Amino acid sequence: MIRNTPVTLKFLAEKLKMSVSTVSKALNDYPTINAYTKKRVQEMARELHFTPNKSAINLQERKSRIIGIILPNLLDHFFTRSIYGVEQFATANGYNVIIKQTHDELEKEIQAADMLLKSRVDGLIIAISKNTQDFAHLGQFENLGIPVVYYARNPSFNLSCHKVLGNTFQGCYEASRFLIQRKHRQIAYLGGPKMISFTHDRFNGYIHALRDHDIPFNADLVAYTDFDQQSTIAAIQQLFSNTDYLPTALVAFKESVLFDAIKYLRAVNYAHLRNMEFIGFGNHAFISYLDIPPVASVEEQPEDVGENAVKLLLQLMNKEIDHSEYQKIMVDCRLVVYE
Amino acid sequence: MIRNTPVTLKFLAEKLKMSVSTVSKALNDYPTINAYTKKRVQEMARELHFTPNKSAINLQERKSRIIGIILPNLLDHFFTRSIYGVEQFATANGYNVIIKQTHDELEKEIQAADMLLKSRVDGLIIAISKNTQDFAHLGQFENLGIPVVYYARNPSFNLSCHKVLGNTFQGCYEASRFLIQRKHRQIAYLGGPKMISFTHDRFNGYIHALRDHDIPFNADLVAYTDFDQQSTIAAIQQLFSNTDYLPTALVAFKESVLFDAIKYLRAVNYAHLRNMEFIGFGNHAFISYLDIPPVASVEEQPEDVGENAVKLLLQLMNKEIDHSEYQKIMVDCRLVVYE
DNA sequence: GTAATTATTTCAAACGTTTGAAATGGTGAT
DNA sequence: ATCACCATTTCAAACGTTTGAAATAATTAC
Repeated sequence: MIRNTPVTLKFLAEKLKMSVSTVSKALNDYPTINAYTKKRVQEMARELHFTPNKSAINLQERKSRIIGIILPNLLDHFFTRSIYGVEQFATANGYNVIIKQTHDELEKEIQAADMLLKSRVDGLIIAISKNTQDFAHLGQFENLGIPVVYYARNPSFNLSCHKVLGNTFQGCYEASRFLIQRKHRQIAYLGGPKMISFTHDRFNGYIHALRDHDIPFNADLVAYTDFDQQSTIAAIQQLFSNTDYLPTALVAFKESVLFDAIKYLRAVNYAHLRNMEFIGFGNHAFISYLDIPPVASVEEQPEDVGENAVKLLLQLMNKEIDHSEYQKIMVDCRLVVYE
Repeated sequence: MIRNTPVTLKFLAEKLKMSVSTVSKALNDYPTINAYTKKRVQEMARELHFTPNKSAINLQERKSRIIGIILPNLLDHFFTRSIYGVEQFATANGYNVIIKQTHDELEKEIQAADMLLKSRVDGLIIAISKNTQDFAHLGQFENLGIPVVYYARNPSFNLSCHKVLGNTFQGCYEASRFLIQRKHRQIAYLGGPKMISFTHDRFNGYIHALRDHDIPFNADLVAYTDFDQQSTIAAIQQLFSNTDYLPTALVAFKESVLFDAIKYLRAVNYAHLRNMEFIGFGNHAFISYLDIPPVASVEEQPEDVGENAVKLLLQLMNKEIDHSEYQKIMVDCRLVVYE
């Protein structure tokens, strides 16, 4: 049976023979409403399955109770896991989340931003796409007083903004130190695209770990990939080109890259591969299925990153933090050692 | 600069010295509005970055333009990919999507359903959690005339409902036939939990393929796992217990299960493993990194499943299909052969 | 030049809620 | 009996749209 008349405050008011405002106030537990009245109203509301109309409330309160989140894609484990934290924390605070994927295309990012703006989200969390240099489409939000939190990816140049990022320097430092403590002296660093700021942060973590343990830096042990298989192979070839100074260990920017590296080495130099040790970023669930697994992984705790982004956003939305006091939150990584 | 007075129809109307309704109708391209007036209004709207207030429209239209989707989790590749289809198609039709995860807990499913009901979603897409037997929390939607589409997971008993499912019978038939055509005669079937209807559908696909190719069925070649590593190992041990009738090929319910199987066999019987051929469901990106990869995979086309679910939901919402004409849409699988 | 017709604009109510101000009813003090 | 003072309830406007009906302006017909 489909009910034809929706259960609204008005409907309840008629049933109870009182005014709409009394019903509203009773349900919102106003102190001026008589206790007995409240009880009657609340019982009737429960009985008739009254559900307040969000659109009406939102209109009245000039809010949408929706948080928008824009990210490159949902196939990448980091983002998927971060969504979990976002979802969880937002839900706990009465907010819904609308997710938009950009596939790292600026065009789609702009489109997504426009759509979320139209949806009048109360706040925006965004992991910018690889080639976002211009921030006009995000400036619109600020103009309307809608707070924006940048997360996961650091806007390249020094944009004044609120950020929640993984402490990728610390993560890479720990990974490198771990390999050093396992007596490696030729540790290679396989970085990501140079445009991404994390590439440099991680490189710095690597460098600092070497320096703190008096290991000379060797530029031959550093190479960069653009994530795709081809450029990863090229980088690995480069790292292994100096045969009398072969790396015995490798820190990779990302596990997907590390997997490609292992795959390539398995094919061309299995013997050496067996004696190497690897660490990547991601703590991917499938690591345990590799025949030659990494010794450890930098767990980036994406759920925490997501949760912190929402937490900050809520504070901004509730004006607990002033809009102009730009926040930068770093979520530490955790080194996970296998076996 | 933060604008204090929001740009509303009223604001535009005052600027243009005309009534609110003229502005509204001009923007909505009513035929009764003068062409020149329309132009003036539209220009002004663009200039002032007018964005219609969704809450107001939704209130007026008694709609939310939100589709809710409830699913077990976002870590499973199938669901993540299906979301992509959902997102895409919903966005293209002007709908936003709110995602809720249940982690296969009925409790959380109920909670999610309640929250979406409160959000007044216009429709619901759900992949029920493993142990959902009671559908009262979903019945609420039907009572309010909000269409529900069940997807990805088939409600166990014969609930009258709209469904969009992968054609898992066909997928498993093709996988089995493929192995048969590669001259295998001892093909094992590793099924999922018996509670899941797909387990039986896939089994039937397997059986039919055997039958159609005159291969005798051997019950020793069938085992079931509960997805966790332990029970997968137990199942594999069972399949390999009859040493004079060892399987030469294996069809696994799911690639995550297949990976566990390969891992175990790599440890205990590497020699035999090398000569075996495997197929699982999922076409997981990680497959190419395995030292002993499956020969093929059943690609379930999750994006299509998601898209079809939204498509059906939209038809129900627009009353293009009567609510009581229960639809069952099967999305065919595609066998992906590697190398 | 007036009436009839058509084109265009405006009015006003509605969607379902919130909330400060005003109204009502009752109690106790004088 | 009158007044002041609470406690409680109701009024009425507002949030920003949409839309059928009514009003007005412009055009055509005669």
